[in-house]
Amino acid sequence: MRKTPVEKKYRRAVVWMRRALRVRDNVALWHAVQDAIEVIPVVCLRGGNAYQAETPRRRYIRAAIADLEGNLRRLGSGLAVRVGDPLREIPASAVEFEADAVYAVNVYDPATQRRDGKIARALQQEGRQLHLVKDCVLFEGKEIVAASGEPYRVYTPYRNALLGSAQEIPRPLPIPVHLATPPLRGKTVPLDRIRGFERTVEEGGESAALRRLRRFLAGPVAAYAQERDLPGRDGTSRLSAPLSHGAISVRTLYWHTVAAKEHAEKQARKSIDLFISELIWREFYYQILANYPHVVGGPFRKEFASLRWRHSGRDFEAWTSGETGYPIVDAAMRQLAGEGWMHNRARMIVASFLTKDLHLNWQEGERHFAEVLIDADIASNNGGWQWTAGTGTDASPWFRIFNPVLQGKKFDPDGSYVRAYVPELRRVPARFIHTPWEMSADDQRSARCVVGRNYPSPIVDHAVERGVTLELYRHPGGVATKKPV
DNA sequence: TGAAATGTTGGGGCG
DNA sequence: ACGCCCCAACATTTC
Repeated sequence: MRKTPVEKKYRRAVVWMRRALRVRDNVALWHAVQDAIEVIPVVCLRGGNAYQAETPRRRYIRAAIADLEGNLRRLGSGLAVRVGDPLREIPASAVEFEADAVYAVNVYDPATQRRDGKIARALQQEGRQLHLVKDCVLFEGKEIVAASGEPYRVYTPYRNALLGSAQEIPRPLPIPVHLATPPLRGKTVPLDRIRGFERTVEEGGESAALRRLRRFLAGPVAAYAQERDLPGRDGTSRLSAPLSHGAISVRTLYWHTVAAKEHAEKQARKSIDLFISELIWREFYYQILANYPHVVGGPFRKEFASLRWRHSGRDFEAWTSGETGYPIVDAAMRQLAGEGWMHNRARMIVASFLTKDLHLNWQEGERHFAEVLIDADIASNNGGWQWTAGTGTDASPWFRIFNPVLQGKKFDPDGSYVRAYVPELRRVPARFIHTPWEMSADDQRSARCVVGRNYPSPIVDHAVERGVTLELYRHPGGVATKKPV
């Protein structure tokens, strides 16, 4: 009953597991298994020493890779770990492993695409193929476009087109039953020899992501509509990190969620639709990135290219370290610094604060998020920042300016989010938690929080800076001036 | 996936 | 009893 090797296209293939740290529904792995007799999964880590630094992002990647190694082992496969620049390591591993082809996930940002082109050429020179497969999105490129053939630039029609498309939304692939992998001894670095991996890593990656998804769909998703906007509660799926690293696939997420909808009450179905809408926001921004790659370098809407941003290392530093004097902003930025994750509502608030209260370029915020967030994903990160800055597709109108006090009162009414991340404010009564500077001297003493000493005074006056922003955006080309008298 | 400014309405206090 | 004012509550417009 054994298939004869003759049916296979290749004798041996490397599967580069970038942004696909899983064995279930792994398109590159699946195709490699179809096409080659033997497959060798490879991960490539940049800079060996970097991975011993204890940032949440690196911890997560280590955990996900350790989990991946275990899952592969159960399928009879090893995992080859390469340390260095993929531009060198991927062609080199193909040579060392004598692979006829390399399979990997297609990515959509211009810089990585250029690098992939170089890798493809390097492989080709030795007569090897690079196969890039669609994996991290439901639809890529121009698969979903308007009748005119133009890509969508507005979310709602895009979502309607995606959900109403004649093309079937791709379903998860089965898990390969068995992987034929030759022994890797001597040709790869054992995981536990790589600095940082020698410690026992916390749970992460594919196994944890699946558990998290099941738990979320079994209960919390039903209240998603009400809970997801409250950063003090655990009302979101928290699957952004596994999704961005490919520890879980978007197809698995989508179809498991659709299945949960089948037997849900009416209210819960609305919540589930909202959750699916969030997945489609991600699709939307991937599609924007692929079709309008200039968004990575600046505003989607060119008329805002001439906006004059301030430069202030001090204000930027106050923002990143959570010392702005606005409790909801500081809580969010400290959550980010500590956990490598920030609640989505809070992301909007801090982004509005950076761009419209501090008048700092949204691209500075984008870069910071990209460095610190575990779930950093170029399409969503860029899309989100451009949305807030008002420079993007289907963006928030530029005159929509979040008031950090009102946002705090509205979405963290009891101050539980603030208290969780800003210990100085823990004893401040709820009615002052978002405006501690309004406390009397007595109140400040009894809350053990003297504003200006234990907790910063607001570094800017929101009402004033709002006015400045309106003026700045009104004349994007010109220098900000006061209104003529 | 705002917020502030401005406009309108209606109830209650009051002379 | 009535008009007037105040202002909260809500609606609309503007940024």
